[in-house]
Amino acid sequence: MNLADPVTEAAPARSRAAIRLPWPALLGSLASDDAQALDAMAQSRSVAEGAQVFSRGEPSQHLIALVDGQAACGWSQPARGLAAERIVHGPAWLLLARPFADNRHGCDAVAQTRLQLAELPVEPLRALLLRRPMLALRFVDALAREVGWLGERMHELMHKDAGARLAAWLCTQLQGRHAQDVLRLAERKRDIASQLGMTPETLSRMMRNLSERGLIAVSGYTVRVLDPGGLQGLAGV
Amino acid sequence: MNLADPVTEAAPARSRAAIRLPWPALLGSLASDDAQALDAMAQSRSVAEGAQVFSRGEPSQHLIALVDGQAACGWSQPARGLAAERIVHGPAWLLLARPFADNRHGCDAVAQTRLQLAELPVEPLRALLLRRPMLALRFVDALAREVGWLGERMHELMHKDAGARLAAWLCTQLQGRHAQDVLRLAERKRDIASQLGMTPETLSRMMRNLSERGLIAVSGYTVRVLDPGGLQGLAGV
DNA sequence: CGCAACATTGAGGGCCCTCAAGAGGTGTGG
DNA sequence: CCACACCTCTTGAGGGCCCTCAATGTTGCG
Repeated sequence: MNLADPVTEAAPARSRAAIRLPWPALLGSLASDDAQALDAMAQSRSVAEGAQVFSRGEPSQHLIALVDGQAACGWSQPARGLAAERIVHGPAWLLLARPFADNRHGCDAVAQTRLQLAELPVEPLRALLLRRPMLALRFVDALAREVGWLGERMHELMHKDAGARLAAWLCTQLQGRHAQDVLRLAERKRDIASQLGMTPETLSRMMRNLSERGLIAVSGYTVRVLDPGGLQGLAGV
Repeated sequence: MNLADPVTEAAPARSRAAIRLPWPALLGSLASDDAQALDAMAQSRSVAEGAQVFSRGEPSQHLIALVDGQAACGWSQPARGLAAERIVHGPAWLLLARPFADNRHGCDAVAQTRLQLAELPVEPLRALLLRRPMLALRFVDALAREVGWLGERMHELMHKDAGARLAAWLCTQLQGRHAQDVLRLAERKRDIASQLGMTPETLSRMMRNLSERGLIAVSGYTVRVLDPGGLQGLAGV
């Protein structure tokens, strides 16, 4: 990939992707010709750390796959920074549903590290899906997973207090690491707090609370889970 | 439609749908052969008022379209009734994403009026979508709209206080009725409150608050919007 | 009428936000 | 090397929003 440097380049740099993109992580296992068709359509783009990926209200005509890096989605407010509602670690979809449903972005996205993106223009993609129904089903599944995840988070925001939300979040983080009880936080604590719908101060207090109860042991960005069952219990309410 | 009475019938009554189902409201405009294919696959089912439609943890193998009636989705807790996270008025999808993503229901659903349902078994539907890619695209769009709607609600829960959420809800209700300023609430106020993530008491106080500010005039289940602009302003924060 | 369900209103309190100050870490420049 | 700025996290104090509990008013129904 031969990409212009977006720090010095005003216009966003886009080019054909020469490499194979991580479709399995994005859409599940694909037939090789389906993957090739997507590869051929994808436009590669690089975004510098701290740069805006897209902004609320802008036209939204590309699906965006985050190939590598870490990005935050949320609403940036003047003099407040960006309130992250969602942190995305590549490889994952940074923007999946919005281009299908609406033609405007509904939130802001900022690069927290340097990003490698792959963008799929939605109209050509629609045409491709008409020719390749198996691929369309993969997008249906990916969207359905997104719906399930959002519904889960909404339920937690409505019915669980800050301690329970943190406990639940720690449990899901533990799911990823198989058979490990030590978590290394990949995001700033203020971003974790923001995702969980609380302030950094409250997150700090909740962490201390869980420590004092003997459920976890915190040291900087390392969290050691001492009592997974107890955490599950707290998260369950 | 000749349906058994689910009040006296233990097993859920299912039968082939003899009528044309309201696909335009569910999926947008469809080619007539696509609509016929869905009609042929749909199983009609009737649910009595107050009855459970499905329960958390049960296998979830059918998409469920609510043809007519009103249903509530949420978590029912013993001795507390069902905390409605979402009220669905037919015609609309009662269950769209879950069968694609997961094979278990993630919440409870209860009929608030007598319901007419149309159920689509997900595996045959998948096979149908492989043969009819235009139909698959319609499901992609429907799922994408659901994602957008959930994201919007999550944002409001995280960043808006109770008054702003109520104002925003009233504004969206006004969108439906075109050029009318009188709303007739179709749901119990406790269910409205529950959807908005607040208690009935708080909803009552917020209604009074908006009345005292001269933004709305409330009389029972009738709400007259006096100052749409003011409501928008309150909702916007 | 009596009963049941719902909505309203008030009192009290808890959760969590806001504001402010301090500690620790990191990069820059003198 | 240190001073300084800057960022983040932490901790405390105070207060506001909203939940909980309880009582009352209203509506619909047998």
